Amino acid sequence: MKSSDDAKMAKKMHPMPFTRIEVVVLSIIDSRLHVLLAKRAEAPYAGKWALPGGVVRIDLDGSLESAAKRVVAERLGMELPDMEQLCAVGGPKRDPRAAWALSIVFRALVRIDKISANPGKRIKSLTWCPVSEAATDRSLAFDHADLIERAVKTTRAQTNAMKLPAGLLEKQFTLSDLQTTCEQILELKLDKSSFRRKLDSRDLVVPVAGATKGGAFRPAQLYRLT
Amino acid sequence: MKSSDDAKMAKKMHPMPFTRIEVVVLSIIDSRLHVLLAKRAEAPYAGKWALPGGVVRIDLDGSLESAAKRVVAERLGMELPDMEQLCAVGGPKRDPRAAWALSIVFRALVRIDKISANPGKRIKSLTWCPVSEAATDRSLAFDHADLIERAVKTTRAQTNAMKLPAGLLEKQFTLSDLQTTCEQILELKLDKSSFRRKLDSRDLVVPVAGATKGGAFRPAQLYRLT
DNA sequence: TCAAAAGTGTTGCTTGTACACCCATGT
DNA sequence: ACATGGGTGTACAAGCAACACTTTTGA
Repeated sequence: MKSSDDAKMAKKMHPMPFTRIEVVVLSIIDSRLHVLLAKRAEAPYAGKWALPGGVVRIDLDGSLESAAKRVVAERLGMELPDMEQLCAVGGPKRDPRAAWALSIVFRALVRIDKISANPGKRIKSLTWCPVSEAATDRSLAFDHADLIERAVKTTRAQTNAMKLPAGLLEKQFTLSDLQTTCEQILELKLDKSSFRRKLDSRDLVVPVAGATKGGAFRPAQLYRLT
Repeated sequence: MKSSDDAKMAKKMHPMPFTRIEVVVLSIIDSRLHVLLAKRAEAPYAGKWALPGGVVRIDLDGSLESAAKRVVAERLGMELPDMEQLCAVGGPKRDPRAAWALSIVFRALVRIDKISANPGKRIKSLTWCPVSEAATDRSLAFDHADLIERAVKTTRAQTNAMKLPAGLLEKQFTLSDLQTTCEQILELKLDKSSFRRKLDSRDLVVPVAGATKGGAFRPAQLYRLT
């Protein structure tokens, strides 16, 4: 028994955690940050709101990132680019289905007009909920309110550090669009002049040659991410 | 079959990833950042250097953090406080023992004179390796060189952001000690005056009343973390 | 009195904030 | 012309880096 198969034996003898992906999809609706919630079709927490998520499938997934992509496709019937891994949480009490549940949490930022989410497997319906409510809503399934809170906190920190929210922007955008988006994430007003100087001192955006956009006022220069 | 047991069935039918904890223990030796490596006693990679790690045990562990604590105790025969979760990586090719391996990576900072690591289960011997070598050493087992590189990068970013490396400090320390430690993590010289102004503008340390420490020169005020 | 390290001060530059002001456009 | 949002400039404050300087100790 003191063989090089110890590890393999250990693996076979020790049951592994019930391992899932959960996805925090954030978007801006009516000037406020919202999170996408799915109404669960099945127990546990049937009828309750939860983050869209699913089991890691070792027969299908090549990595955690591709597992997240597959889960989004199955649950929401769409693709989400730029998903970012936030953290992993695990413990014996997280999910009544399993003795021990592990979740790898991803976050995506996406424009509401670019998304075409439809309730997929095991999901009765979808809704967008303001993050301020979701993060404190004790009626959410599992520990998902905590996960949402962490995701929002991380997103705000990144925006403060001038990591631009690519998923919330059009391919081309005006600097005012960009600033407004950041302000809505942070829920605070930014100074136009400061914001722009930061942008170009760090070479975060480049003007798109000759392109502008009209209204009932002066047209704005369009930019894209570098 | 369209019952509330679908999820449970899915769980039973889908094998779960081989789920492990890996620990990047960093310390400063001879003024340079080193990482603790363990020589593997068994296949795969028998005789190769790897990060200390172990399987998540759902019968023993109450959380990922306590799993990390247990793994350190088993492999190194000691306790490590302040372990921080860095990331999770997973995929089918990471570990020949399993069809799909998932690792949750933790990092610890520890004073070399406070540590009493002894080779534990499945470990032949331990060594400290300069991080600059370890991060690029293609002979390390699994993808551990990558994990080390990520851990070091994160640690440097945190130090730059003035997150003090608690584990690398005595309970009481001089400001010069603290500065030297940060310099050794970052591998660059810092300005004394700037460093100190940052410390007290952010209230990161407090002087320990009346305590000082002698040498062949002027004694220094002792401080502790807030 | 000298070396060594502690600790403080000065100067100039960079960055951030607040706010004012001009510019281009459609109505 | 004027309202509207785009875009730029200025003035002040805060922060940081480099460097010089003073202080306190044991030898």
